[in-house]
Amino acid sequence: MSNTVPMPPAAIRYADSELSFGVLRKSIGFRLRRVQLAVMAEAIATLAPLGLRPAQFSVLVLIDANPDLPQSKLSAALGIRRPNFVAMLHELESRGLTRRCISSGDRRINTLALTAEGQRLLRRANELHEAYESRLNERLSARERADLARLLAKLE
Amino acid sequence: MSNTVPMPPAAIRYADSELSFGVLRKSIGFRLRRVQLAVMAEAIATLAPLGLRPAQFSVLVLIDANPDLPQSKLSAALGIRRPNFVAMLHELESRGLTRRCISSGDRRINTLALTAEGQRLLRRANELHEAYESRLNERLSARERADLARLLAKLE
DNA sequence: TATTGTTATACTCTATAACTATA
DNA sequence: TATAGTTATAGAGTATAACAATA
Repeated sequence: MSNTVPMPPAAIRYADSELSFGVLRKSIGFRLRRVQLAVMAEAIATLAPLGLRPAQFSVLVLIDANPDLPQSKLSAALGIRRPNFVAMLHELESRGLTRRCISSGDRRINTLALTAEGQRLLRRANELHEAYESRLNERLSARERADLARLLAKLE
Repeated sequence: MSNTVPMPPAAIRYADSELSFGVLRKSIGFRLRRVQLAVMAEAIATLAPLGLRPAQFSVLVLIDANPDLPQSKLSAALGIRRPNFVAMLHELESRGLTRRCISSGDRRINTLALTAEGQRLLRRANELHEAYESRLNERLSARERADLARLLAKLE
């Protein structure tokens, strides 16, 4: 009879390994989120020694790659709302990494640039970021890297 | 001479399309984040008609898939800190979707279950989620879907 | 009238310390 | 003493409305 074989206590039945994720197991959205969180945690740890968060790093990269970039173009490109971007820029500026200049053509526009110190910090951050990407890429072959980039582009 | 060909004003030079993402263009971490945000936005919109956010949906799925699951096992499985999970559960419970029962074996443990109404809502949510996943999968072939799942698993 | 940058503000998510009740 | 659930709280991140300066 079944009552001669008692269920083990819940705490033992549900060791982490034997838990079911149901329909989430095959969900692209769910898997994508889990991977992104794991990868992001590595990015945060990678840049932390420089006192940079990933979002700040991306701002420095885009300022460096696009001379005299208007502030609103940058925030739009990174999907940051204008009001939220003001505080971000203020922090970078107060650390002496970036500069805002009123555009000579249109006095409503702030164009952005890196200071010499901002350029130095970005060089160091680029080295850390390169090593971080290499660590991610080590888990994939060259072919897999290209495949992943292509597949991600199809979903975006 | 170069000064006979003046630069166009910044606002025109930096139309969104011609902006450079520098080293971020090939960054797996950066691309993964962008795609995840886009896909997550669709998930939020998909479940919104039921008043469910993706995180709440995942909680309902795991409670349904794991009978008498202890509360802390569930929060750990989803990467939600125990203190933050309390408020989440409280909201689901106040909406009559979930139930907490003190475990008979260990009175410190809350085991979780769906109410009849929680089961009904989950059925509807599963339909919406299925359609959402189908929309994502439409952008990929069967082969590409399998490849993506495999590549994401390698990065996690 | 429209746009850029800004302020103020609020809501969600996430993180930690410390309490309680049980074991 | 250790663990599960809880409370309180603080910090990011993100969202909108409204204002000043400029076009």
